[in-house]
Amino acid sequence: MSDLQKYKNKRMKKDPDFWKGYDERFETFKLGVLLKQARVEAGMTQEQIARELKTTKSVISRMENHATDIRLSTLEKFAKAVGRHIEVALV
Amino acid sequence: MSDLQKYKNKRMKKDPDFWKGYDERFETFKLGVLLKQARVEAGMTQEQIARELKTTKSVISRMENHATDIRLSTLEKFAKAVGRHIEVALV
DNA sequence: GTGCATGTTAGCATATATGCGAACTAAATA
DNA sequence: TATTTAGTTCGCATATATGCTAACATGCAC
Repeated sequence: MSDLQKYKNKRMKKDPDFWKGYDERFETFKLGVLLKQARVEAGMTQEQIARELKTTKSVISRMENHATDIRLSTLEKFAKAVGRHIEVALV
Repeated sequence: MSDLQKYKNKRMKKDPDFWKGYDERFETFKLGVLLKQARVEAGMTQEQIARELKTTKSVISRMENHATDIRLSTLEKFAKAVGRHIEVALV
């Protein structure tokens, strides 16, 4: 089962109405899942990431869960913290 | 000569000190050039893009030139206006 | 049971992208 | 010359991401 599927199952359980507007919000949540996945693969906690970004763990949690939008600079900082970098393409 | 090189030459002429902090800002300017390139390739003016994004041409100009940062949602809207979509990857 | 680590969420403050109008270049055109 | 079109730049207003603290949840160890 994919990480995204796992996330959906968990979220569905906690908040059954959550996926009503699924399609519109899919992309942003997909990004949050991507971030979490990258962090876990790097073997880091939210607090460790937060330290790198000079912020707090609550901010990281929000990025991975609630965030509806995000700046490129923030994304890039996060990527650096997990030892990666972002690539943006207009396809 | 690449579009980025053309941009550098033009900018250098107008504002010789501009490239002092080149390295730090390179990525953002590269994005601006990318946006302009996508727009021109779509055969659209800044004003046409602006109409699609429900904003004004000055905003588009700033995105292509001055913008130091940008939101993913804004980037996505721009991409849609030129008939494309964005792809973000953590590499 | 009691801590301890990790993660989530809410409320509010702050920083900054975005929205907008107006004045300005520069080039093309008649 | 004057006009038009595309683009730039400037303040300033507004919207929203981000920063931060505190409280709560959860699992895991002891």
